[in-house]
Amino acid sequence: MARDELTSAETATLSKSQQAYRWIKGRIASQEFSPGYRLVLGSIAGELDMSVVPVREAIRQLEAEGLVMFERNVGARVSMVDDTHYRFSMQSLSILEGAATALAARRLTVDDIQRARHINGLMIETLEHFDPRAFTGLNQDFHAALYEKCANPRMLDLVHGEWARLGHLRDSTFSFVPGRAAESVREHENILQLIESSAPLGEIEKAARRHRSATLDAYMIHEHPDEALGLPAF
Amino acid sequence: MARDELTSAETATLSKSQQAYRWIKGRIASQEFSPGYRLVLGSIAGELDMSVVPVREAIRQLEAEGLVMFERNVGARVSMVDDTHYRFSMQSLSILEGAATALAARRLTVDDIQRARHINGLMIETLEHFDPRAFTGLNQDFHAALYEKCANPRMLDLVHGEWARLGHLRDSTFSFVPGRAAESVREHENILQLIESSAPLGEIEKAARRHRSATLDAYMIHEHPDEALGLPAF
DNA sequence: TGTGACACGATGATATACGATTTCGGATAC
DNA sequence: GTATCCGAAATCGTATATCATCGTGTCACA
Repeated sequence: MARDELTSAETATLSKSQQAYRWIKGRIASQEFSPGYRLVLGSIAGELDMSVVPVREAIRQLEAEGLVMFERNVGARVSMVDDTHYRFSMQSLSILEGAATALAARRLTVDDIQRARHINGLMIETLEHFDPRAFTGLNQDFHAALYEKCANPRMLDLVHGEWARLGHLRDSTFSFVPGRAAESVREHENILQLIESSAPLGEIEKAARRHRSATLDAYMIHEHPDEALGLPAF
Repeated sequence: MARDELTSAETATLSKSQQAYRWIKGRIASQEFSPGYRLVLGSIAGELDMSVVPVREAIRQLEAEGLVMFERNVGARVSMVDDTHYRFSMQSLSILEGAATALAARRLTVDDIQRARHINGLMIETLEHFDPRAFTGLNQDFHAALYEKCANPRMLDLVHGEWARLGHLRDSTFSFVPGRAAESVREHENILQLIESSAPLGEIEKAARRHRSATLDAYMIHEHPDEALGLPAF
């Protein structure tokens, strides 16, 4: 999907700010810069062989996305993405994605449905020799296929933003709760059938939302059984 | 709510980037910088008596919020906020705010409800000598009172962000469709009663969402009767 | 021995300067 | 008369330098 590596060809056309942006983002994604890590302008600038100015700008961009926290006259550090943030983002995503899916439902062609079902088929196959990372990737593809035609581009932006927010953490969702995967693909098929049968948009939205919050619930029960009911359900 | 003016006292403690940020934002809000306006770094820097660097940073911040568009080696211009954007943002807000209100409902105290009802009372009073601007301000206060205790801070951020996005345009909503105001305050009371009676969260969410999308619908019918059904309802 | 203040080092914030890119206008050729 | 090409001006992108601020260690004093 997202290429975080730089080829020399791209380097020529990309502004240094963006080079720095991708470089830092890559480091964060690969856990090289773990949460709480202190991002020092000078060091990064030296590492990338550029001035501090582009680095600074890159960091402010990352700040806007919520990946790093910034404190005046102190500097930036990688955001603490503790479970709390993960939960809140997942719940937000359930709401956004549910709505986006409903807003896209009536615009999906039979081809779109078929493609989504194909992806879900791939997911079922991987259930044998389970690879959490690949499964999560396919999962995203599946849902993207459903909401990408959302009639409201702003909603789409919000969904994408929330996915990006979860980016450096989402790889692991299904590795925590392997049992959830099988249930997940069944719910996918259910959502597809709702869309095909032109079910009320409210139903589609509810199904899509519950599908994601069920993943969150499974995660919570698995990881934090004592506070699994911290977030109200709908 | 949001103070866009700078007092000299604040000027001392605010970083220049943030001064520039507020200044530009204020100009955009007050329509002094109308959509399409070319934001020239040097000119703004000269105007504010600072270097271009803080101005640049401010503009990038505004870009992240979607208020300005940026093109490499060309510069920034104020985003075109045509009706389309307004509609999409309003619909997104209806979804976000509806969910946030539901997520806050169980946490509201009787005091909170009373305060909200008080605000709604003020709105009813202003119906006599109708002032669209004041009414819209109270409207925001009312809803903020309901969703501000949202259990999910991320949702709150998203709601605030969407409000900000509508900022420079929202003043006019109710001036377009004065008739909508009376209906609006009735719906407010309805929402309050749902919360008081501990209605199912789904009901509360639906009511809050429909309340806002009804405002959007009224606006659409009034302004663009020919394409009023462009956005699917829920 | 503990606590406070002061000073020094590290880092971010801003200013100035220069180089790169784009845009726009005019001149020339067809 | 129109299209194209070239050049100058404007503006952005980046580097270097200086100033302001914060964190921390140390020293003096209670």
